Amino acid sequence: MKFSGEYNVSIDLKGRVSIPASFRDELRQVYESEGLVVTRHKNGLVAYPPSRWEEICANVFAMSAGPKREANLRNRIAPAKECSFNAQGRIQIPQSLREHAGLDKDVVVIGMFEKIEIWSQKAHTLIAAESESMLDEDAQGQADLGF
Amino acid sequence: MKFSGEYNVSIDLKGRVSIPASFRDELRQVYESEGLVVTRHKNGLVAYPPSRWEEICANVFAMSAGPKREANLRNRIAPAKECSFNAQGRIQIPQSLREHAGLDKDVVVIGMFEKIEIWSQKAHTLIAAESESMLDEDAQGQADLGF
DNA sequence: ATCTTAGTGTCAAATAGTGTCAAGTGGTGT
DNA sequence: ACACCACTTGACACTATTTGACACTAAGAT
Repeated sequence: MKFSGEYNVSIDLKGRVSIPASFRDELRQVYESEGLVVTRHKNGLVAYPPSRWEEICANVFAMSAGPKREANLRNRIAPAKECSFNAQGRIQIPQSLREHAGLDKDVVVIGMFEKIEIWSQKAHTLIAAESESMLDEDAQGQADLGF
Repeated sequence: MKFSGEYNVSIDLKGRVSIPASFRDELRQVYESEGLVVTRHKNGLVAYPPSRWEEICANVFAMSAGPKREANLRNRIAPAKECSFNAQGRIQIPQSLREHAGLDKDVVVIGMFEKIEIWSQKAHTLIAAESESMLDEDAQGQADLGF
């Protein structure tokens, strides 16, 4: 089934984000996990099932030394935090990640197949509008894809 | 036969939209499906028979990595949700999609051959007026088409 | 040592979604 | 024009999910 769908959720006064029940079900059934690894991604956050995260880490570790490897370690691997669900299906997101993504009250959680994106509503509205105008400008391309 | 016709339908207090019986018949007979995949499309929504949706997804996945592929994933594929009919022929549309399309009470459902468009009445009135003036300005083109 | 701040666990209220019934509506054929 | 039928709509009860709140713990600051 994979993660999919877009959800508007809210963050509680201590910085916990509700993860939609459908994602939690998927995670439990397919990935046998009760948590997510959250890290930085553009102006927002991504969350991976722990088993997927292990693979990603392994790939990065296997890179040959150099600035690209450094950058991945610094900006993706290092800030990552494994967060587990509480009884209400919320995960506590570390302060530094919340700040990075500008999360305050309204948050958008998006299923992207093997990963889950987490944006502040503001940032998401922006990026979605950008994407939308890109698609609008290419009516032919969209038609070719079958849309 | 393909989907065709324009219908004014209403949305119930829990966000369910009635899909006209003729569309459901077509769907059952031609596509052997009891549901639709609904996603964002301009200021409204589109719905595809699941088998068509699979093809579209495959096309998008096959694109080479880049902003256009990203945009399609983010704005079309990720927010999509498969919705199945209840006993009254209604589909439950997820909140985020309802908000995107501004669906509240009065909704317009339009058969577009291989897909079905879903608009708020307000948005539909607007886009229809725009389209109309575009056609008006091109009397020759219309005549050439045989209209 | 005490105060403040961040994080945790949990409860209960609020909200959203599902299934189903029955009344309304509109179209069809006679 | 009427009766009939199929379809659409509004309503309600029920369940699941999400949210806000509060008390409590741990850690760091004064």
